[in-house]
Amino acid sequence: MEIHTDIRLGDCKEVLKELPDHSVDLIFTSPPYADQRKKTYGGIHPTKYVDWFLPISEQLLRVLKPTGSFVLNIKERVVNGERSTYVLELILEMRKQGWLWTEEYIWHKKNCYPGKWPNRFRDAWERLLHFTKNKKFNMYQEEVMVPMGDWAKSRLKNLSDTDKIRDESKVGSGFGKNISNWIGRDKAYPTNVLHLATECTNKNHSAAFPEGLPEWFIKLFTKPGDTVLDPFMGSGTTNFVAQRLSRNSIGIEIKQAYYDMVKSQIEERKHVLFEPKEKYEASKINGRN
Amino acid sequence: MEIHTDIRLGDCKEVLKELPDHSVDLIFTSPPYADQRKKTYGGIHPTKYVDWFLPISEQLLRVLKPTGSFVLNIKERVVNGERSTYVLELILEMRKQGWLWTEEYIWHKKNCYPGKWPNRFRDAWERLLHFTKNKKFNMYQEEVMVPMGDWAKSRLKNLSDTDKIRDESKVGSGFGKNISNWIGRDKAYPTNVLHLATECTNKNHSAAFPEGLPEWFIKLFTKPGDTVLDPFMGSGTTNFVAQRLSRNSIGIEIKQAYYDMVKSQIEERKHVLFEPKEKYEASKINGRN
DNA sequence: GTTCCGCATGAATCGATAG
DNA sequence: ACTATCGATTCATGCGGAA
Repeated sequence: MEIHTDIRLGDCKEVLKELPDHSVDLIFTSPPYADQRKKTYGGIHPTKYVDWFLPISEQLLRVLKPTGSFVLNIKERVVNGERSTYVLELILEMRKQGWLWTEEYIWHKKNCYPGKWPNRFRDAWERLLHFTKNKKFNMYQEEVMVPMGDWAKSRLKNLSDTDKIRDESKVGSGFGKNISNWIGRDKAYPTNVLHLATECTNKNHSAAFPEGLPEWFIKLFTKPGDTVLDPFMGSGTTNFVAQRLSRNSIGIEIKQAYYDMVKSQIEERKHVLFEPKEKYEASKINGRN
Repeated sequence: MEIHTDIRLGDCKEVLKELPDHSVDLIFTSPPYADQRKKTYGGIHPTKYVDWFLPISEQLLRVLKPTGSFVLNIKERVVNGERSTYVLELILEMRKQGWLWTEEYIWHKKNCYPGKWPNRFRDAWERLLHFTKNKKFNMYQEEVMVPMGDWAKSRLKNLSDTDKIRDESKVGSGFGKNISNWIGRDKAYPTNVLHLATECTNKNHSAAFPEGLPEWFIKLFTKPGDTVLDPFMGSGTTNFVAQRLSRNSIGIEIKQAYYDMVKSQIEERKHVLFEPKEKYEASKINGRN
């Protein structure tokens, strides 16, 4: 399968207009968070955040396929000792735009930033807002199943005892649990709480998320050959993972330096992918409990 | 120290008016979720939820001390395949009322409800919204530091390879990769993600949260002799924990049956508290990663 | 006295059927 | 068309009883 990784330079609000309607299966991105200090990367003032984002989400709504998903990694900052409300307002406004707020996944960061404050603890979680265009959309749940808990393991071990008998008796009565569904199963479906560590290796980008994060959603909402879009590419994590998982991808980045860096690395990896793939084994992610 | 547990029967919207201004140090409650428990409370329609709650939160704002905290356990439910937005709207409206949305803690439920659906996974988390009246408020962080129990100490003594490698295989173990960080430390500050199981033992109340939940916040935001309020008492978990931790408490309940049940049990426990307290050792809560 | 195993059940959600 | 009810699905936990 020929996989295309399309990296573009520019403001996504404008670059997105180049993309055709209904051409993307998954949008996974972590936009610049709101910040009072404008020095940092892409800092947008909290009070302007919603107005800044809505024209972009409007384009995203256009390019996404009807069966596609938009996963937005975001967390509101603390301003004057209080959580900002721009994320809440953004959800409400995006619904008016036509988005469905289908679910909110939680990324529980195992190793969050250290620090101590008198009025709060360390922030160990971020939101992964799942928006769709329709109530029905593509979701490949089996791709992200996780090992089952101890209870089921021990139960499956002794499946030959009472469960077997009950299975037979079930034929006539129609009562009892459908044990046959469990036979041979050692995996369970995850929950909407993801549990993985932040990336220690800084990729010269202030907001790099671990590869496990886009990997989980790419597996869940796309199949090989589909197209993934990250309008705030940054260090290109989403695109690298998409490439590794044989998904086409588009990355848009406004900073020349990041654009150049990702552009060159994408070319490198394209060659490596013709070699044995063992080294690219998926990083572990624990999406359960 | 003489501790009073004041259980009142009635609609909290009205009963709260009997309480004096600035008389409560912590409000911890879990109101009926929208349209969730018709049989028990009559159920509030999602579209009416904010209007129903605001008169109550206005009273809560009045009775809370300037240094106090209000912790609201809530989670929006799915309606027509989409998450309801009433919690978001409630936060925005409560801020207009004068509340500060200081923080949002996450309760990560270890054992969430089972089930399988084509468009979502099991919901394994709930919100614990932390509101205050001022930027400065009472917070006793040391009281909820995660201690190194004997179990953990013995475990650290012989760090096996599996412990060093262990990352996510064991559910809720509380020990991740960085187990070496624990060596030489007695305690660690938790994060804003709480990690405990729902109570399986039926307390004749359909929405009982585990004791560890109010316990954590009572320890964090009050000291012995302070006053805790639960305007939606239900089975009285908040009040029982407050009593056990030597905090005064007020519980308001609209249903006669729950009121009677809690009333009698509070009396029973009052006597028992004069006996040795070993049996009341705090249930464990894992507030760190 | 431990450990192990069986069992009920929980702030759920979807889709089909019925009124 | 819109609401109400019901069956099917699914798994971690804690208890009690057994080994």
